[in-house]
Amino acid sequence: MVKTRFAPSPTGHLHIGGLRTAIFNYFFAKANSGEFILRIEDTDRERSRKEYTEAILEGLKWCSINWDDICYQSKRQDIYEKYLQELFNNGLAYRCYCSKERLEKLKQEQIEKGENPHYDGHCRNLKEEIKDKNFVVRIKLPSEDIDFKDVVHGDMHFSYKEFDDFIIRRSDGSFMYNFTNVVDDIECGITHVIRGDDHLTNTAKQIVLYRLFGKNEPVYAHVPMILGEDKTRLSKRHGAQSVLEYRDMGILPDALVNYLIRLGWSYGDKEIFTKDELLELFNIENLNNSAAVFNPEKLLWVNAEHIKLMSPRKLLEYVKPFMDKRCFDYDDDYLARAVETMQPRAETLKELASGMLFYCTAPEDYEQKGSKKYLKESVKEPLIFLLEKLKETDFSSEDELKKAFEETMEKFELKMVKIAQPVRIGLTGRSAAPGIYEMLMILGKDESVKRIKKVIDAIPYKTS
RNA sequence: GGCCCUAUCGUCUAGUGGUUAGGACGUCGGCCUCUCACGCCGAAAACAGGGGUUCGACUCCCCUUGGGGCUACCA
Repeated sequence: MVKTRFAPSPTGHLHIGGLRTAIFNYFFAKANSGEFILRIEDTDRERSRKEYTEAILEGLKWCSINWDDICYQSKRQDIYEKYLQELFNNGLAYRCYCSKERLEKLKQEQIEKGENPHYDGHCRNLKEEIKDKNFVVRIKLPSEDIDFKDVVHGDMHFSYKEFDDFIIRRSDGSFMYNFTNVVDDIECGITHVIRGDDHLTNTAKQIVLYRLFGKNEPVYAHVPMILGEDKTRLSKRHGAQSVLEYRDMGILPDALVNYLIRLGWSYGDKEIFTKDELLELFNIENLNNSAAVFNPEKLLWVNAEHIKLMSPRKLLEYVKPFMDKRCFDYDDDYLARAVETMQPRAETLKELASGMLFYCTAPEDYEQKGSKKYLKESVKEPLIFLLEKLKETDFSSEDELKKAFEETMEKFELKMVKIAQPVRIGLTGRSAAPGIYEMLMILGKDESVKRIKKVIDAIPYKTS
């Protein structure tokens, strides 16, 4: 069975790069009826924070990236000790008592000589344990080159000379990333490791560990990284990084997932994917192999597409956090109808929420530009006529509203725009809004009449 | 510096030796129209450079250049 994992370290918020890795792992597992595990890599006691773990879980939950199981490395110390013991028993690891000062000096000397910094194996063959002296544990790096196959990059080759007897356990007793990562993947039976290609070098080191343990490594897929607009690594200065920031911006989780998965992966010409489609279609064969630039504009477009795709009722739930409190005086049926008229007109939930506010509260003032252009004395009489006509209808169908408009147009020989725009301004305060009939239908007769009356009063009489 | 990855329109990408190099975002036109959107139609826009291999290279190989990553008692 396919088993994947997402292994973030809680040293910061969940950012979009991390989320993308989680997405790849999640959809690959699920598309293959496998399991997806979440593993919090909190072995760095200095930098790991509980609040970050919570933020990561919150971000994943928001995107519906559901894990089948979760574990924390900080609670698995005994397992690591067990595996370490195995290494000791087989003479594959050793205690190193070298001071940081000696190591630093060694490094400097090597650099001066033009060599690449390497641990010199000073403690490698020490026979005796030294009591009461701090030590780290290093592995005995085998003198064998490391070859492996990566799903996206093909055959990989590293010379063992590139590495040294790297540390797997710190002097404070905690274990290091490459070690815990491998032990946990072995313990959990991870079959596929999908992660950023910034880990390519780590993978070589980790494969050394697999060999030391006599285990076969999983299938690797190193996905290209996401870059900022200037093609440098994504960071604070590229704007929003945290997944939760996108939520607060009014991005739909399905849209973020859709956008992110298409960055580095494609499925023919298809751009918009629902979660169900991804659950079925995602594969690692179509993974791309070069870094991609994050493009906020396309994200917005994808978001708009998902807004249009969603049922008004479901969308309403996502819009609610952005809605003005005055809207909560209305029931969901009413609000869902209002949302529906805004669906083709919003790129974000925030925009949608502000665009539908007029359904819940009458405009306090009228947009200046539109008023000047459309609220002219010449339409005052036609509007009064229209109002009377509207009063005679019961607002039960768009057709009868249309009839009232048509009669007005005919009688005064006016184009639709001449009367629709003043009405629109009266209804919403703006000159850009949903269709006139749908707005009237939703607002209802009483409210519509009230607002139209008010806008008629706002039109000045000619000073004749 | 060393090692590794990488290179098609501004951006995301399709392409696996023979294509008018396709799609999408964005941009610019137009249509639709009660406004704004949506939608529809159309345009401009790319194979980093140089060598090979081959009858033939965007596709394969090498070099250069550019970009990214790793090189911690971080993950």
